[in-house]
Amino acid sequence: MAGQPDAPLTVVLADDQRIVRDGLVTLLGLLPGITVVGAAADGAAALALVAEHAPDVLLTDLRMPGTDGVEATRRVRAEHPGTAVVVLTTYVDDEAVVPALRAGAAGWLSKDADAEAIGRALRSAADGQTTLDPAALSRLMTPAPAESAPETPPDGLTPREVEVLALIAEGLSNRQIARRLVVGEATVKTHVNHLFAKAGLRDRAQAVRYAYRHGLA
Amino acid sequence: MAGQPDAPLTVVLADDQRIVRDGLVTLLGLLPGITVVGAAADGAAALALVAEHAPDVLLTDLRMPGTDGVEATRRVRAEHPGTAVVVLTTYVDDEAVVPALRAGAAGWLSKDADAEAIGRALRSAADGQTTLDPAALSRLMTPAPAESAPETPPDGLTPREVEVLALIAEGLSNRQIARRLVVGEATVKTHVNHLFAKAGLRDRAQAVRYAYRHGLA
DNA sequence: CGGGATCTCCACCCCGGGGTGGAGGTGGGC
DNA sequence: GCCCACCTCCACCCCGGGGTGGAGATCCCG
Repeated sequence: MAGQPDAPLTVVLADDQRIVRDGLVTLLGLLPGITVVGAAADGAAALALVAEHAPDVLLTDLRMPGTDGVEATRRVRAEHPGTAVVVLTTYVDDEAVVPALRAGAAGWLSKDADAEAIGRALRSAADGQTTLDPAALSRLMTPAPAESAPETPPDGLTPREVEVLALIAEGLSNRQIARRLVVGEATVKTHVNHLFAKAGLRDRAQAVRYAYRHGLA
Repeated sequence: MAGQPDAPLTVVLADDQRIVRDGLVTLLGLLPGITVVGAAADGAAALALVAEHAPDVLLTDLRMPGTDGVEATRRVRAEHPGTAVVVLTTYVDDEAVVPALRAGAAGWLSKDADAEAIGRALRSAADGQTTLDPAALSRLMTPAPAESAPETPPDGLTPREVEVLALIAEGLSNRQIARRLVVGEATVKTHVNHLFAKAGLRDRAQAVRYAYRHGLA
């Protein structure tokens, strides 16, 4: 099962930056058992090279002109299941981590990584395992707090208004909220109107959305 | 930066099964640049060995008598930050994936993996990167559906109804949805009524809640 | 071919939600 | 003591949302 440490691993590169491309060709070529069989400057060219050489692994950047890295990953995995994909990116803590992995990437590394580490990731990817940069891993484990979730509503909502908002998010009507809080329905309507004005909401549907996005539900 | 391919990597093992332990000692010992400096049969013994040898990596099983793998991982990472932890388990698709990684594990591999793959994971872990078995990765990407979230709405919603529901969850009015979908407002109302009936919803607020809880927003 | 599911649209009714402009009571801070 | 923030409640208006009961057009499947 590919046990020989010198089993030649074929690799295609994709990166729109010339220096990165050339650097990788040189550095990876120095590693024993790794052969760079092609280098492309955009996603489309990478796909062509993969189709031509059927490499073990495609090592690709994310940001590229035309077909981007995620799309390229998806297509490679769909059309050439024998080729694994490893993403090498400048921005390690990118929101594209999850999409890329869903698209079938078997690795996410920083351009800060040394050639050895990249080589290991390539071998692991060809072997089925996935290698992740720590920042990418933490992205995976904290499923993206959307844009902001300071855990307290940013607008100047009073405690009572937050309480009412949470009940709205549970799908309760004004009457139900009134009973729950043991106040009059008119009072609830007042709170509702106030919090709508403060948070810039038009109706309860938007309020529920707002509550979920701010972690109040 | 640890560039020499033969930099000796010190490893402590922990596994309660004698054969696995002995097998690993032998197989890993054969790999160039890896030195097994100790092997323990339970978590407590592993901790003692880590304290004694300060190895680069602890390779541990999860199910062990006494201190289990997750707890051992947590304590190693807390008390010996210089020692990385890689989990090697029989049950790849285990619910402990997330806890283990949260506890600081830098790898999750199957006992089916070959020695080479394990060696690579050990090196990657010492280097800061995380190596995951595909099954473990998929665990990470589907963040435990809590109680239920089969990713497609369980009720018999038609594609169009799901679409409308998603737009409701964005806080749009019927009129806005109509324009967005390029249909009449009456049509939207029909879809809304149908999906409310199917999903057991009373109003849009509950619909937004429903959408969020089923991952449609 | 006939039937069922889906998408499209209409008219009509009703009520709850949202907006406005009040008012009284409490408490804390200046 | 005064003011302000907050919570409480009221009356009134209006509209959009939700419910009912249709109907025609496709499309696919048996």
